[in-house]
Amino acid sequence: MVAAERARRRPARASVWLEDKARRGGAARGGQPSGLDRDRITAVAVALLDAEGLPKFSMRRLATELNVTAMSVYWYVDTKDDLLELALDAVFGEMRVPAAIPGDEEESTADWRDQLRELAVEYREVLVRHPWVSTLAGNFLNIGPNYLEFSFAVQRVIRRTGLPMSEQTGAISAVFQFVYGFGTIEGHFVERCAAAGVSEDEYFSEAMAAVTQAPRISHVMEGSKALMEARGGDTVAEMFERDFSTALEIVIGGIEARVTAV
Amino acid sequence: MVAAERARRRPARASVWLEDKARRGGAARGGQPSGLDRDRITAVAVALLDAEGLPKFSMRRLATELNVTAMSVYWYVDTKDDLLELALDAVFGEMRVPAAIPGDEEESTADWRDQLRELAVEYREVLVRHPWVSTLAGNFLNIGPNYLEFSFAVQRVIRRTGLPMSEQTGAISAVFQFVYGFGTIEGHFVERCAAAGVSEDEYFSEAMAAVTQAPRISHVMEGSKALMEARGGDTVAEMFERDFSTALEIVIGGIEARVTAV
DNA sequence: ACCTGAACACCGTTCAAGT
DNA sequence: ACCTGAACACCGTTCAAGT
Repeated sequence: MVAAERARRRPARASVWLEDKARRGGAARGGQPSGLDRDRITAVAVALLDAEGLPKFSMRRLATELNVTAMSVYWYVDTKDDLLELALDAVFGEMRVPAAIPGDEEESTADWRDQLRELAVEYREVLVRHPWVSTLAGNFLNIGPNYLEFSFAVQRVIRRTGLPMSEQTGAISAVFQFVYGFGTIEGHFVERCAAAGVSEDEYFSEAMAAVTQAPRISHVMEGSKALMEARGGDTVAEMFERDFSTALEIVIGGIEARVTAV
Repeated sequence: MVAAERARRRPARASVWLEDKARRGGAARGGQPSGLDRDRITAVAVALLDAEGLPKFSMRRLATELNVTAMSVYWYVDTKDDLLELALDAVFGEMRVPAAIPGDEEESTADWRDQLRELAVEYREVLVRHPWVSTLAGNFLNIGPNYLEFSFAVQRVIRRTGLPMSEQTGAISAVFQFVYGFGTIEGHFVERCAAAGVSEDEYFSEAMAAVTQAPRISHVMEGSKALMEARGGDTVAEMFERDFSTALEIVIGGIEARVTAV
């Protein structure tokens, strides 16, 4: 019965990166009448996602941007999801990660703490620059080349913390799931401000006013007033900065404490 | 120009919880011919989201489930997004959180570490039980009554860590953004297994095989083989459990270290 | 007060046909 | 090899109309 159900649906590859035909290579452009290739399609998709957001992104909208009929894109890409996966990995390529140095497990003399901070900042920045990334990263398998490169860089750094191997995957979660969650919130906040056409600080105070006045919410906001104020920072940007860095230092400190305790 | 652009779009409330008409109260059913009310609509929406997932959820699909025409639902709810926000907060209501004890800031004698663990586990379980929650929680404002109750419980616990107030919001991020990210991954994994109709362990080994054989990926997987094996646990469920608890203990340890350092 | 039907402006994707 | 047009089976939402 299960087999029958699986047979009924289409192949359902779990990711573009698994057994994908990859039609055109991608380097040379202009061979085709329309100058289309995977790289250009992906680049325009990224631009469109940045400009208009994931909910408004459609194959038809993309096609008009490419001066092409909606169905031309399907020559290069099997489904919309495949294309989104390509766009996702493309922006992961923006992250600058330290390359592996073969034979040098110590990876120069850099402190693992500093390297972890740098990787966390790179990841956060991608999530904030491209708010649609968090939704996609949460829904796809994330096995594109650029994300894998990042994730192996993370593994190399964690290896040098001194944590026992059995705890290394947990430590990776503690750092990067936090960054993922934080970047998700921050990215969507920035996106909403841009969509509303107001500054972050304006949007924040308007939102606070709305929440405080809402009948079902106001009575319960009293308790967190003191917390909001103590959070520090004059601007929303400073608030984000402060929260991000204290959280990151808490996690790094937690790893250190665990290492020295052993 | 910005003002004009804002005027052109519809009011665009940022959340159902802000100035929503809330048409029918919700308690008494049967007054209406079809027995419809917000609570029933929300409950059926949750059931449908659980059963078929967010991408397949539509107002028309929901309406047929309610034995009603597609447009009837719009009497009770302004937009699909509003309904999704209601469904989101409804399942946040599944979390059991310690109630505030007025006047008792110490909140009995319970250890803040234990209380933090409990809250983290509750949140994680919601994310895994309802994989659609993470997408929605990432995209909405999360100011429904149930989520607020949870988030105030979190604030009360963090207050008792001994951290300076300026660092408390950061600590909250460290714990719950991690849980959010972790629950997102875990929830989607569980969902994919169910959709494919195989056990978690079967799905995992199939996925590992696929990834290891993929031409563009295999060469780079060598490095993480040792890590995967050292991670421990015979089953996927044990792996998740192990990673979650070591990560959580790292963060809790990080908070402790920061408190005693002050 | 509550519900329906028809309609509008969209979707992703298939398929046969063009060059 | 690459691109198009028409078509299918859907969407969310508006609006005028019913009871």
